[in-house]
Amino acid sequence: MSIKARLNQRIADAMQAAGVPSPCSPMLALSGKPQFGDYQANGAMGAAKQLKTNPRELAQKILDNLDLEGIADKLEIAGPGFINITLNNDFLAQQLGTDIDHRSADPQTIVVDYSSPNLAKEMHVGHLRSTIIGDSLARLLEYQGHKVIRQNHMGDWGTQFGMLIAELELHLGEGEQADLALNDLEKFYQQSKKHFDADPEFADKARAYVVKLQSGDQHCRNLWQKFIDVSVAHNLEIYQQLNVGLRAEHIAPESSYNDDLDNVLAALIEQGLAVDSEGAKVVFLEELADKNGDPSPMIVQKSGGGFLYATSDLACLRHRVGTLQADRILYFIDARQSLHMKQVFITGRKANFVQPEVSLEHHAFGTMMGPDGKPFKTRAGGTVKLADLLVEAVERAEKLVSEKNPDLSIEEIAVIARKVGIGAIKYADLSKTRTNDYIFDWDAMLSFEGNTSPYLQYAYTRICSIFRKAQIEAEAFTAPVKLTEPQEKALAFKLMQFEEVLNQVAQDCYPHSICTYLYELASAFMSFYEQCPVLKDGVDSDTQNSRLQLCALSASTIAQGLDLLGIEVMEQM
RNA sequence: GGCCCGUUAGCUCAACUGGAUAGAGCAUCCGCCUUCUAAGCGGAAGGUUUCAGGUUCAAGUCCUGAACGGGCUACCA
Repeated sequence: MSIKARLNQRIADAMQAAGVPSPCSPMLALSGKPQFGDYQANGAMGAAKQLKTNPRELAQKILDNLDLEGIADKLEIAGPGFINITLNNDFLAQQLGTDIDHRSADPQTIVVDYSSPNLAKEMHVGHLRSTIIGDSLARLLEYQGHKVIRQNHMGDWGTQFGMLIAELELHLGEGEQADLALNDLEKFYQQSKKHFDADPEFADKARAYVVKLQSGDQHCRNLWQKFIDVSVAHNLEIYQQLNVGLRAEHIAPESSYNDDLDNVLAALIEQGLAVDSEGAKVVFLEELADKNGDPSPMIVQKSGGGFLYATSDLACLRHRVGTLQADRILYFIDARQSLHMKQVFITGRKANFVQPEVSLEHHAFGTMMGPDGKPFKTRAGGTVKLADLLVEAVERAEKLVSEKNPDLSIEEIAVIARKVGIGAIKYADLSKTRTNDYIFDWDAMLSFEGNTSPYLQYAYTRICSIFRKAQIEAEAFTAPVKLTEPQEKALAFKLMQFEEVLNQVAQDCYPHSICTYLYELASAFMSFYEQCPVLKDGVDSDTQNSRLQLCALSASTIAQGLDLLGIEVMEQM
C-alpha cells in the first residue's frame, strides 16, 4: 500500500471518530509548498461546512483521533483548516527498503484499442498520439497484472479501397510488381485519387470494386490482399522503430467483422432499435437529443444496403465483450469521434451487447495543429510522414551523441541515438495532456534539453556511471538508507510516490502524469547528485552505502517508468 | 442553427479534479566544470489564468452569458 493510501485510511478513520458522517474524504494531496509539510489533508473544511461547525475546531478533533506515531513527525493545523503532515525521515527511509507490490488486487481483462490507422495511406505524425498513449496504457496495465488484450482496429474496408484496387490493377496490368508499385503508399494513394477525380470510367470501376470486394469477389479480394500486406508491413515496421508493442497478432481490422454485420443489423431491427428512415436503417438515440428533443441518428445500413463503420464498431464491441470477455474496454481515438463513440456505446448497451458492469471508455485526444494554430498541414498541403519524423529524430540525436561523447564507437552511437531520438519524440507527445489540441513543432519535439526524455535518460546514465566507477552491480545492491540532507529526503519522498502515480494513471489514462512525475524524480536526483557526493573522499561508508542505495532506487524507478512509456534507457550517452 | 471541446508567462505546456503566495521547460540575464558525464546545477526576470457576472470560508478549476479558435452534426472512416 502506498504512503498516501495509508494516510488516507488513517485520516478517514480519524474523521469518522471525530463525528464526520461517512463516507468522509480526507482530500489528501501533496503539499504545494515545503512549509506546509509533505502532504496536506483538506477534508476538514468541507466536513465542517456539512456539520455546521468551525473547521479549525473540527480539524483539531480529527487530530485528537489521529495516531501517526512513527509515520509523521509533525501534524499542524493551518489556515482555515488545512491539516499539514510532515513525514518522519526514518519511516521514509525504512519504507524505501520494503518491496511494494505493484500488482492490482483486482486483475481484470482489459481490451486496449489503439493506433488503428487507415491502411489506405501511410502513417503520418497524427497517428502518433493514439499509438503511443495506448501503448503506454497497455504496458502499465500489464505491469499491474491485468490481462491486457491489444487490439489494432485497422481501417482496411472503406470506400477508398475500391479506388486503390483499381489503381493497383492498372499497375499490374502494365507488368509492374505489387511491392514496387506500392513502394510509396502516399504517392500511390495520390495517383489513385487523381485517376478517380479525372477519369469517370476509372471512378465507376472503383465504385463497382468496393461492392465486389465486400461481397467476396476473388479477383478484387486478391488485389486487396496484396495492397493490405504491403501496408500492414509498413505499419509493423513503424511500430518496431517506435518500440511500440503492437504485432501482427494484435491486428483485428474492420474487415474481420464483415461476416457479422448482417447479424448485428438483424439484432438491432429485432429489438426495434434500428428503423427505416429515408431508405436507410437508422438507430435514433433520445439519449443524445438536442434541445428541441430531436434524437441523434446513427445510420447502421445505407439505403443501398452497404454498411458503415457504426455497424462494424458494434460488431467489434460485441466481439470484445462476448468473445474476448473484456471487463473494461479502452478506446484511444481522436476526439472528433466523440459523438460516434457515444452512439456506439449507448446502442451497444441498449442492444444488450454489453453488460452493465463492463466499462466502456473513450479516451479522446485533441488534434495536432500547425505553428499557426490551424489543423496541421505541410506547405504542400499534406501531412508529415511518421517515418520521416523518426529518421530526422535519430539523425539529430546521432549528431549530438557523437559531439558529446566522441569516445563511443559508431555502433554504440547508433544504438544510443535511436533510443534518444525516438524517446524524445514519444516523450514530447506523451508529456502533454491527452485531451487538448496541441501544436506540432519540429524543434520542440526534437529538443534534448530540459523536460525531455534525454534528461531522464541522462540521469540514468549518471547513476550507471557511479556504479561503474564503484564496480558494484546496481540491481543487486541493498543497504540501509538514512536521510539527513534535504536533497536526500526530497529524493526519497519522490521515489515513494511512484505507485501513487501509476494507480492514478491506470484509472484516468492520462500518461502525462507519469512524465511529470519522472521529470520531478530525475530533477530531485540531479539536485541530490550535485549536493550529495557518493564516491568522493571524505564520505563515510554508511553515508556512501545509503547514497548508493538512493542511486540504485532512482535508476530502477526511472528505468521502470520510462519502460511504461515505451522509452529505453542506456548505460552511457 | 444545434451539440462537444479549448483559451494560463514572449513561445510550448503543468496545476494531484474546489484549496494556501498559479508552477516547469524553451528563449533572455547572472553565477558554477583540476573532484561521481555541464544533455547538468544554483539564481534573476517574466501573470488582471480571454472578457463580464454569479455560487463558495476558498475559483485557473463549478454556474450563466459574451468573444475568439477547433471539431462534430444521415448514407467516408
